[in-house]
Parts: sequence; structure tokens; C-alpha cells
Amino acid sequence: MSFQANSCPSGDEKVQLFGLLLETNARLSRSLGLELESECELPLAWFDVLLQLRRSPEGRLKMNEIADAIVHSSGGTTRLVDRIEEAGLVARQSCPSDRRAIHVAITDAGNAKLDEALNVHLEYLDESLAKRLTEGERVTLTSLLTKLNVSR
Amino acid sequence: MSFQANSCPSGDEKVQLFGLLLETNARLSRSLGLELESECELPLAWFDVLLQLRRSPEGRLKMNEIADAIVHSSGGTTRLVDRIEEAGLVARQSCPSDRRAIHVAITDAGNAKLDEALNVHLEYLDESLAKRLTEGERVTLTSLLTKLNVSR
DNA sequence: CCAGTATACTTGCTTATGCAACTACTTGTC
DNA sequence: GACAAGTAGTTGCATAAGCAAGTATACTGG
Repeated sequence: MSFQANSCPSGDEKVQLFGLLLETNARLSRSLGLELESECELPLAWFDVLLQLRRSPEGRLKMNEIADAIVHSSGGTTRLVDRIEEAGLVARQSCPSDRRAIHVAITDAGNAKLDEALNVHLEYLDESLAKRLTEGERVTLTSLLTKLNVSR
Repeated sequence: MSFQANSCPSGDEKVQLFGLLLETNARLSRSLGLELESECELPLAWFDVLLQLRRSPEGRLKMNEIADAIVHSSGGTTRLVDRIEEAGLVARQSCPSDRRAIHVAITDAGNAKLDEALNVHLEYLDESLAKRLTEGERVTLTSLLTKLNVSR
């Protein structure tokens, strides 16, 4: 099968939508990443990890839970956590019930850094989300993305 | 300012939405990327470049237009195009009206590869988009993302 | 028409990430 | 209770991307 330059699947509504999702994500993460980096010296990936930890009921997660939440490979997560731990923002703790597993807990310094970053983030979100979408639109968007976000 | 673990800004509706956008994007691009890679040996980034080229009116774009469209740095784009060109899917052409600029054009091989990849992509989109969202929902999502996708 | 500034792209270097192989531990089966 | 299979995490290696500095070309004001 071969397609013409116009009226070809590259103009398909679903292809467009997917491309738009990639592009929007890339633009927003780039600008947020730069802002977090310049104002808090906190890489976006670190912020993401800290946020996942704070959201968790006990302030700690196992490596594989982090990897899944932030959609990284396990190897990548190991080294990401290495760096964050070296900066003192999280701490590895052994897990008594399963000696293969490792708990990663946010430290006081990590909590402080996250608070700082959240202030920047919230300001950024006002600019990038709240000014462009109404509350109702944001609710709709959340529900649509949730439907897409099924693992596998 | 410091936040408690519950009812803190990490639970803010906008923070959640932003996180959801990152996560959804990561999951979808990862699975599409693996599929394109395994079925067509085409990295997602290459696919993205080829698609941008086909969409362009003349089948070619300048380096900086590509960089902007795919949200990469200019240095990153140079090397990405290097690799795609080495594989014979695009060709650099000098631009007569501006000797600093370079036109990148999709080749016949590139068009063939893109057709192949689009078939895989369309199948994937049926699974990941069409089965999860109705047409009306997709239209809504497109319009919401478009509002967010303003440069800067 | 020349100097200074801006633009388009490339290159050197550093870092982050994925994959696959490895170790350590756990679980299930007989 | 021992062996096989599965799971949790780490490590070696390769690759892709960003930043900042460099080169070449274009534009602008005097």
C-alpha cells in the first residue's frame, strides 16, 4: 500500500491527535523543566519522583513502583534514585518482608525541596493551564486522559 | 511555606492533570515506539521527522523548522537528521535563497518506510485511541490539547 | 560598504536512559 | 525441603539528547 501526499493517513484525525499529544507534552515538559531547573536546581525527573513519593500513603515506594509510576525502565530508575539519594532528597531502606525489595523514602530535605518546587510548579500551572483552559475544560481533559492512560 | 502530606498542592487538581499528561504521553509513546521499532525498525523519533516532512507542503523543511516541530534542540536535530540521512530516508539539500539554511527532503525510500510505519501506527491507534475514546471525545481532546500547545 | 549583530547549522562534551545480563531472594511444586 | 521458575534490583554497555562554543552566512545602521 502506498499513500499520496495529501489525503493520506498522515492527515488522519487520529494520527494528528497522537502527534498533538506528543508535541504538547514535549513543549510543556520542556518549559516546566527549564523553570524548575533554573529556579530550584531540581530536574523534572527528580520532581516527578518526589511527587510520587509524597502522594504515596506512607511517603515511600518500592523501586518497581517508582519505575512504573514515572514510566522508566528498572535500570534507569536505579540510577535516577542513585542521583536523588546522593543529593540527600530520598533514602533507600531495606524492606523487612521482602529482602529483594528496597523502600525509597523521601527525606526532610526532599520534602523541603519539593515544597519549593511546588511553588514554582503551581505558578507555572497558572500560566500554562489555568490561563488556557477553564476549570470545566480541565476536568474534561483529565477524564479523557485517564481513559487513555490505561497500562498496556 | 510548607505543605502537609495530605491536602497539599501535590493533590492539586492542576498538578494531577499535568502529571497525568506526562504519564499518558510516556505510556503511549513507549508502547508505540516499541511497536514501530519491532515491526518496522523505525525509531519513533525518525517516524516523527518523516511525518512532519510529508505533512509539509513541499515535502521538505529546514532544520530549524524540524527542530521546532519535533521540539528538539538544534544540536539534537542535526544528529537525528544525520542518522536518518545515513539510512537514506531523507536528503539534505542546499537552499539557494539562504546559504546558511539546509532543506531536508524525504526520499522515495523514506516515503516507502513511512507508509509501512503508518500502517503499523494506524493499527496501534485503533487499539489505543479508537477503542478508548469515541470520535466526539477525540475531537474534544484535540481541541483541548491545541489550546495547551501554544509555543511558549 | 563596512562593522556589528543576528541567524542557521554543526561539533565537543556531558549526562540520562534503555536493554540485556547478572545477583540475590522468594514462591510454587513435587 | 530442594529444585525450578519467577521477581526485585543493580551493573556494563551503547545510544540519544542537551548545552555551549564555533563557523558560516545574512541583515542593519551609519
